[in-house]
Amino acid sequence: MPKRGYHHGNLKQALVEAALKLIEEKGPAGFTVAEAAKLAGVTPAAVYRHFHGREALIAEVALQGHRIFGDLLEHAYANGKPSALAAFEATGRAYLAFARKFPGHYMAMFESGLSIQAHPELGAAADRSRAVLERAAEALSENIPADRRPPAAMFASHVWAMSHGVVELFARGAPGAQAPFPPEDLLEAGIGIYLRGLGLIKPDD
Amino acid sequence: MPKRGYHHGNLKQALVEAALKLIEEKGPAGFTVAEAAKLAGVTPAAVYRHFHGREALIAEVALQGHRIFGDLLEHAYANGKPSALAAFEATGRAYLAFARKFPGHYMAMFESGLSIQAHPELGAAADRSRAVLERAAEALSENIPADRRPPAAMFASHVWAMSHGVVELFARGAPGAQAPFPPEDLLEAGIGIYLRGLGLIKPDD
DNA sequence: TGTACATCAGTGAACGCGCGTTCACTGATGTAC
DNA sequence: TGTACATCAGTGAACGCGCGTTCACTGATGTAC
Repeated sequence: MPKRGYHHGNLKQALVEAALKLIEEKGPAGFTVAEAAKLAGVTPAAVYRHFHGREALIAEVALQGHRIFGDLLEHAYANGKPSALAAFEATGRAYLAFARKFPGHYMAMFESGLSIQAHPELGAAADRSRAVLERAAEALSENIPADRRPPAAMFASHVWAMSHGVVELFARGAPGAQAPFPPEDLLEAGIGIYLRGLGLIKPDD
Repeated sequence: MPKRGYHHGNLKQALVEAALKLIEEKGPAGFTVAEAAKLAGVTPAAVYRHFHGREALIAEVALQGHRIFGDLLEHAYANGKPSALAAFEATGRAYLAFARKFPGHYMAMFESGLSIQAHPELGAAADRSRAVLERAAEALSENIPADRRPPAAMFASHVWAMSHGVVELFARGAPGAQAPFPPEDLLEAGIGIYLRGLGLIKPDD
């Protein structure tokens, strides 16, 4: 608890964490600079020593989120190897795990409406995550007969889309009331069926 | 253009349409009562003759959206029959078509953070849409051997999730920069592969 | 080790703004006789 | 058909609030000699 009077020590990260907490609680739209500052035990003006403004703070949260997300996917992928199939499935699961474990980051990344143009670092960080997913898809696709092999980027997108959809629709208090199934099971089953459709899982397995 | 002086004529609906336009432009968070009133050519206070407040206006937009959405799904389903497969695929396509054609409604429904508890009519309207999807799934599932038939509600959820994910990630300016594929193609292919995985499309088709 | 000084990271007060909402009001419309 | 009156759907001014941001400032820290 190194709150040594006048100087905070590591205010920048403290503000990021305060923002994170607030975003979790009220969403990216409900988050305010003043509250984040208060939560970090500091005057609102102090925020401007470390960020250009409100949006820059949210962008930093999103950026850290993308980094964590990328790492998580990477580890999942690496641990899933050497089986391409297991590696691919692991990355799918990692998606949901991330959304669950880092809801604030997730919201800042996907629900804050940050413009990618205005924050190029974000785009770069997001590309990295996507690259992991695509690498996993690429490895998998070598098991598909070449003549009926869809582009790896395409089925990476499919898995990403289904994962995202499950998170948004069923893993939160969202619109469809409560989930009809545990989101993890739903996603697992969905990806399983999808992979069977690709001919990567035997029909009787 | 029945703008007859003092009395507006149909202000309620005019406000809904103004809200729609604003939500399309700046998202549900950027929408304000004052601007909607201005756009409808009316004083902010007039809004309160028709709605309890800001949230009630958004809720009305979302409600109308759910109705349109339900109708659209229903028509798609009916037109797709008698083939259960065609009907199911048609409802999937209708999802994306709705998101494209009614972006304001879509955002109000799925991205505004409206609490279902606070607006039970919304829950009911959403249930109706889901019911269509589940009916389509139910019909389809009769073609699957009973012993390996997943619950219809489950694969309705899968299709819903993938559709929603495609919309959020690839059909808007969203996080992953621009789409690697046209969203319609992406979704069509994704659902195709998924249905093959269910054994509903022959592997060589 | 001690002092002078530059730099840094905060404070505190203030700003202008636009928001959602309220209130007493008034002009327009519709109805009863 | 004409008048009196109730109801309705707007106005316009005002409110209190919290926001993001700025500014001149000051206390704390670190460095040079």
